[in-house]
Amino acid sequence: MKKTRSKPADRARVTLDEVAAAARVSAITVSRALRHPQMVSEELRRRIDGAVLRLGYVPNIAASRLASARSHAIGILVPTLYNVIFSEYLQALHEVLLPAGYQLVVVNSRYSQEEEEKAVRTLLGQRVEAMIIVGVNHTPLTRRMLNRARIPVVETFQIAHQPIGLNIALDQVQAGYDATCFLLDRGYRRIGFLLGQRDERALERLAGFSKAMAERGLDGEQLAMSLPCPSTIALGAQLMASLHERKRVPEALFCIDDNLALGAMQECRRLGLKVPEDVAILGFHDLEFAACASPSLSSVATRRQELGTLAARSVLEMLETRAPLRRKTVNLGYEIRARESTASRAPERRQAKGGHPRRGEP
Amino acid sequence: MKKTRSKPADRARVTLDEVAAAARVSAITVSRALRHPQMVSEELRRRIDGAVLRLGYVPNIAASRLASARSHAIGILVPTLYNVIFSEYLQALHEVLLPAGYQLVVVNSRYSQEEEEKAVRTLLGQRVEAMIIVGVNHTPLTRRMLNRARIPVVETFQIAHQPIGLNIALDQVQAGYDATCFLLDRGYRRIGFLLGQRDERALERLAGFSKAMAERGLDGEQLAMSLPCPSTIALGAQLMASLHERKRVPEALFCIDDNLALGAMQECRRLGLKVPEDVAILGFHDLEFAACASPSLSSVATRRQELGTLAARSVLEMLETRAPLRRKTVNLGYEIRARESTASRAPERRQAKGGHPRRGEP
DNA sequence: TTGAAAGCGATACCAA
DNA sequence: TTGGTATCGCTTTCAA
Repeated sequence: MKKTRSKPADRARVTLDEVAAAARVSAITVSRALRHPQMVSEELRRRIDGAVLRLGYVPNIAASRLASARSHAIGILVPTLYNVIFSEYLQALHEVLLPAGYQLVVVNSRYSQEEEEKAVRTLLGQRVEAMIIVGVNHTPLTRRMLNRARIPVVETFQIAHQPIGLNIALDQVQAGYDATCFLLDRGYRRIGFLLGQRDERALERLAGFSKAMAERGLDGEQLAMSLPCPSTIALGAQLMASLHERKRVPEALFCIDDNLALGAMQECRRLGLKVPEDVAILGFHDLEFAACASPSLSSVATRRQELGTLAARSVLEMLETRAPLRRKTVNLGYEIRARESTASRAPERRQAKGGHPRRGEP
Repeated sequence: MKKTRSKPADRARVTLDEVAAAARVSAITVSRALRHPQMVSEELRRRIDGAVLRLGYVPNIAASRLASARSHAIGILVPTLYNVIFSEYLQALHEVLLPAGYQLVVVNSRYSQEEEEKAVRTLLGQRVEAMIIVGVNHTPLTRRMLNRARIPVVETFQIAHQPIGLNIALDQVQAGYDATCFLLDRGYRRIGFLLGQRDERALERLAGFSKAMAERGLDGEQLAMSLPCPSTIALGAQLMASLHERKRVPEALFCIDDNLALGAMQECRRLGLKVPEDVAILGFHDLEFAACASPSLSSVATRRQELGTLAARSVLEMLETRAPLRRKTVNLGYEIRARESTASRAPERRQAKGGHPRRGEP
């Protein structure tokens, strides 16, 4: 055994060659025995398995990746791990991609395009075979790197005007617009908008809100209230308290997500404001607690899991067929779920379009 | 350029050699220019940087890892990504380890020791330089692999009786015990226990609960109620509803975490039960919404962030010094936060020990 | 400061 | 079915 470049931990690391020596076969046979057992005779397989166990052999993935030029890794980019939305989405990705033999490399861009750029560089350095990204706005360099990489790329959660590869999303602007119309239709006029950090998706929903308000001659921007924090129940309570202090409690509140909405509802109770009589509240995403809140929380249901499942399946397909995309964009839509927190204020003037189960068109 | 083993995507991949050729220097100089710029003259550095940009070079990490025998990766094992507790913890790990130049490889064991074993194998195959694991119960093979790997290992969240390496935790049994005593001291006798899946930490807290109840001659196990689901607000509501249906609503409820507690509180409101008059409710972890719930939720505050920060810092230290551990276990303790949801039932018989700010002893 | 040569540990290709 | 040998792309070692 030659050892020109011995490292301190050398003793601890067992290599394929050592296993091969112990089993009295060649290295390549050991490699095959581990990856395609049926290609190796039972006799040798037994000897090899024994040696592997005895020596405690663990294959070196770096070597394998280098030699095979395949990483079996898929890069996943999310803006934060601190939001259930993305946990559910990740879960779905896991469930499809792990059984297919891929490893996920999850990176958190912390809502920053610069961090995203660094992350993309790192992931490409790892030679990920595909990339699934939350969001559609990237730095020019990020776009260039992704285009150059010639790997399947899926952008999710927002409609991309210029998709890099495939785009699986819901129309956030339209959702914000429809949700606002839903409140307007129920007779609310002074409608506030609560949000935490102004990330891409929040801004799109806000744009939809402003558009709907503007169409009725109402000023939307004026009534938006935000703090640059993760949108949590506590933040919702805080924002509501702040509205109350400034005596600017509106007739209805459209919250950027159900966390803010629930926090706002809690604070209302504390302040002696009744929901929906004094303030109606509408959330977003229809998180698991919305239906069982008290009063139950109206919300816009989104399909995060399906989004993840579909993104993952598409990647697998693209990886297999290498065929050009049949379509660039898949619009998964959403659905407004009317519950107690937004009971109609005045007798309705128009039919509620069957509970507004509106879906973005595919 | 020889190409005995050409791969389809070959054209797309720029190598160090190609950059070197383009910059008219040797490969090793390019390598140095990228990793230790100050070791290369400014002239060459400029030429190299230009070539890198022009060719869109992205280093192949597998090759780098193989050649340097260093992965710069740290393995992180969590039971789920679906719980804020672990999101906060991960966030803390990120914040310490990324700036130190390490990459995190996060694997989700889904509360299964078998999946954990697979994950450990994968991580060791990636030659992670250290490992940070939630939990202390592993399969024998997992333990063996970890011991053999001769890398820093940190087990977190629970006290380990036989730590593999370092152990940073809070005493879950004691916390369950103390929390139960807190309720008993406030005059509650029929105390129920709500939990979701019976994972290691939940079972330890339950054990503490049972012990405290048994000491007063009360039967704890009898009053525990669980469903094998992630512990969410919705589950809390469901469990509470189920207690009510069976007419087994107790005087107080100790919930495995604040999610269940909040869900139970919501359901109480729906059922017309007053908190704390009809049922007192105590949560665990003191999540961000506990203090702003209405009524505010009593809880046992744990220090997840510090746990992560400390684990990460310890790993860095172990990686640097390679010195034997000065101590095997760090007990971070916890603190009971009494709020409205557990107001005293009867006039108190003993002093509440200053609000029970009890911390496990270090 | 720069470079030549020799691996790192696995797999692909081809031959036996 | 099994094995020999040439790589994969980068870094280490040593020398200039």
